[in-house]
Amino acid sequence: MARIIDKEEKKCSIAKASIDLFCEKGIQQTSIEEIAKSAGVAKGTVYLYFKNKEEIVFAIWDMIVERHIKAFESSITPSMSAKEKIIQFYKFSEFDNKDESEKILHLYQHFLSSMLVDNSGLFTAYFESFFKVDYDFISNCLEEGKRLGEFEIDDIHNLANTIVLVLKGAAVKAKASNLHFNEAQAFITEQISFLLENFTRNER
Amino acid sequence: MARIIDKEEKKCSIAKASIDLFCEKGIQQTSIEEIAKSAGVAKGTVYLYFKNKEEIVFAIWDMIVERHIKAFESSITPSMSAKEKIIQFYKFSEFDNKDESEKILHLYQHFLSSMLVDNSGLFTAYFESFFKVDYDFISNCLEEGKRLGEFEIDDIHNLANTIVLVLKGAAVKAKASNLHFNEAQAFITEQISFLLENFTRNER
Amino acid sequence: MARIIDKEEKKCSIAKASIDLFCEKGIQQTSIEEIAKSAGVAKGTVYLYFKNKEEIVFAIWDMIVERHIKAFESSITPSMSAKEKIIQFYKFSEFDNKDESEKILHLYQHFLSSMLVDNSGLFTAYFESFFKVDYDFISNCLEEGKRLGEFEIDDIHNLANTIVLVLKGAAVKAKASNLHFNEAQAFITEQISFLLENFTRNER
Amino acid sequence: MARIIDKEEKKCSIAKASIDLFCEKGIQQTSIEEIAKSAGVAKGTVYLYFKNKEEIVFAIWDMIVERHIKAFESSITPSMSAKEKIIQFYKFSEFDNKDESEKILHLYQHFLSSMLVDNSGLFTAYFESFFKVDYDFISNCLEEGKRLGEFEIDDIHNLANTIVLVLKGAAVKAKASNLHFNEAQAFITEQISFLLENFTRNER
DNA sequence: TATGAATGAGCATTCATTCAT
DNA sequence: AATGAATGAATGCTCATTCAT
Repeated sequence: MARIIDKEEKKCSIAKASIDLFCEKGIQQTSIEEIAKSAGVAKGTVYLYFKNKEEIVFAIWDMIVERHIKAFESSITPSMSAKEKIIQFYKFSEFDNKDESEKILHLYQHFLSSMLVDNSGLFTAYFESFFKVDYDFISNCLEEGKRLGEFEIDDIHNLANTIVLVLKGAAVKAKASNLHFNEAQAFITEQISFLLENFTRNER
Repeated sequence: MARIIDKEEKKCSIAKASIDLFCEKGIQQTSIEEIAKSAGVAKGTVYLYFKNKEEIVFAIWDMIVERHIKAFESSITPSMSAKEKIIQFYKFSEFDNKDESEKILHLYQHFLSSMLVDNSGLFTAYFESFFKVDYDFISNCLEEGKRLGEFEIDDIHNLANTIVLVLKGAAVKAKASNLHFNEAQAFITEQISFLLENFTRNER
Repeated sequence: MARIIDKEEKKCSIAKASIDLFCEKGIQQTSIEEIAKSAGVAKGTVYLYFKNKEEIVFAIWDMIVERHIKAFESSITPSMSAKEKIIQFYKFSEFDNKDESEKILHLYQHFLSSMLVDNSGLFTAYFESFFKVDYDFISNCLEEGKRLGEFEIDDIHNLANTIVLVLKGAAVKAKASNLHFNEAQAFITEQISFLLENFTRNER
Repeated sequence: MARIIDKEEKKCSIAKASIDLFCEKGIQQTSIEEIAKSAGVAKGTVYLYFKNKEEIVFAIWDMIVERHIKAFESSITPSMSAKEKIIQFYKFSEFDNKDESEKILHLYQHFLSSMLVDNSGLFTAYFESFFKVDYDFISNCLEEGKRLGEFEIDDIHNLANTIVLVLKGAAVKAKASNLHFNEAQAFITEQISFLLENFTRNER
């Protein structure tokens, strides 16, 4: 039992050692040798814990998502409106410094890039599930907002889709327009606000 | 007297020969040697017409965009509404067969992927200008639609941005969800319709 | 007849266009294309006048040597001693500016380098004849100096050889120690003076 | 536990495998692939032991120099005069067969050639230190000879320089005149004898 | 004579992965 | 479990030379 925990810990430590490298140099450009060196293990050891480079990426992303969810959950209060919750979700409050958030944005772009040329289906499958998490979260929020009278909206499905697409598009735009994380984040907030405005009940 | 050839034609023929390869294997994964073989020329000849691999990609994309614009322009009529024009723009009527449209979707995804990990700035710069063309087209349409009373809208800027982002996001989703071109296209049409609906004057 | 002169002139103009390129980038690193461009002719035209790159180098070197001989001959006077003549020979008075002399030193080093790895025998043969010119000049000077009582020397052959070797060695040293032309030139003068001193009659 | 190998030995074996190739084809003209094949390892393995091609050349030369020094030291006796020592130094007694000495002469010429067109400064730096070793050895010998009354000489510096230059010049002449190793060696001996003669005390 | 389009061999270096120890 | 030595495939680009016009 203890063994298993050790194994999981080591796996995690290798994954963590890769994050900075992936962010700075890109996934493609980071070699297993560098990862091993950075994690303080031998090259062969990396392969004891991960079948290949992709698996490391997924492990990292799992860690990032988990952290994001936790940070989000501890940042919301019952009194927040659905709109506020959605916007809070994309505030990425888990990043406490500019450098780190910048890095994760780059990592996300690299991740996206790998997915777009993925032939193995690994990235694609991973990404779709990830897509779905976003969609589910947003449509649940909208549903709740509708139930509680915040929104007046028929087509929750389409609106949730639009928001999800806007988010993906924003990551692309951030790269194309060389936006910093906080600029990209502000852009997303603006877009979501704009989108939700039309469906928000004017109750004054 | 030099050999008589049409340089532009030859350049075009090499570019065309690359398309299939890029679509099937990706830009990064396609070697110049393969391109040369596919175009029926020697490796060195490719470099007589293109300074490097990136230039081939841009030349291809220029060709595709030019064709798209022409097809669009000849497919619209003065009586079409702004909304109809926008939707028509993303119908990609220039593709007369399924295989070809599928190919171009893949190419676009590869292009996007290259841009997302671009360090040289070449892809990024190219893509941003491309981004702007879309934005300008949409905001012009919206402007015209507003002027002619089709739309009731204050914030054209934000709406145009949303539509552009949705389009980029749709290319990402198409890959993640393994959509065929026509599915992706239908998805885009649905999204745009949904978005414009809220701003369309109910004139009955 | 006129044709032949034209041909010789054109050949010369191509050779001249190469000098700067060879000096700046090295013989190996200069492409025929660059030479052609610099000479204002087409690539193929270069091959009408020179069988290959080596021939251009030889043509250049012939020009340089010819110029050197002329400059030397017009710089000596009947009253000069043999020692003065030898030193004058290696003053390279034909170079009126620092840049040019620096360039020729580099060219000489490149020439030497090509000779040292020459398999064809072209460079070697050329260089040996060049070696002989130096040897003959020096031994003639020494002979004359001996005849006129300037030198007291039995073994002219060995001394001439030593001087020639010192000159070749100086070109090597100039590269290894990163000497500028005037430093190398001063070094040569010092060495020759030192060598001849022992054989100079003390006639006061 | 890792495979047990003697890294130094393997490095040496790869270096040794390169010697013949460098001698026959030149340094520039020998590819890493050929070196690997000749050493019986894979191309990538070469890079486990050497950062680049230059390092192989330097490793080879270090081996040759070390061997030369050892052979020299075990070939001198306390009773030898300074002149005899210098001449012994350039006898290259470590070569027990003609082929090998011939090979090293070629290698030296190739090395010289690479240095003469070196842009990186690697060869130049290496060569200059090598130059200095020669100079120091000779000037020490002359110093000692002077102290012990063998030589009557004021300007040790210039004489040592001359001898060093003559040696470099001899390598150049050997190529230009297509001399075999033993001819070149005899030439050097003759030149050194001639040079030292003038400074040797006539103690009759 | 002159052109310049076409050729295609040639090459250093990186790196994911394997496997003997 | 861990190591790290070994592998060898893979690739963009240059350039001397040829030759059809």
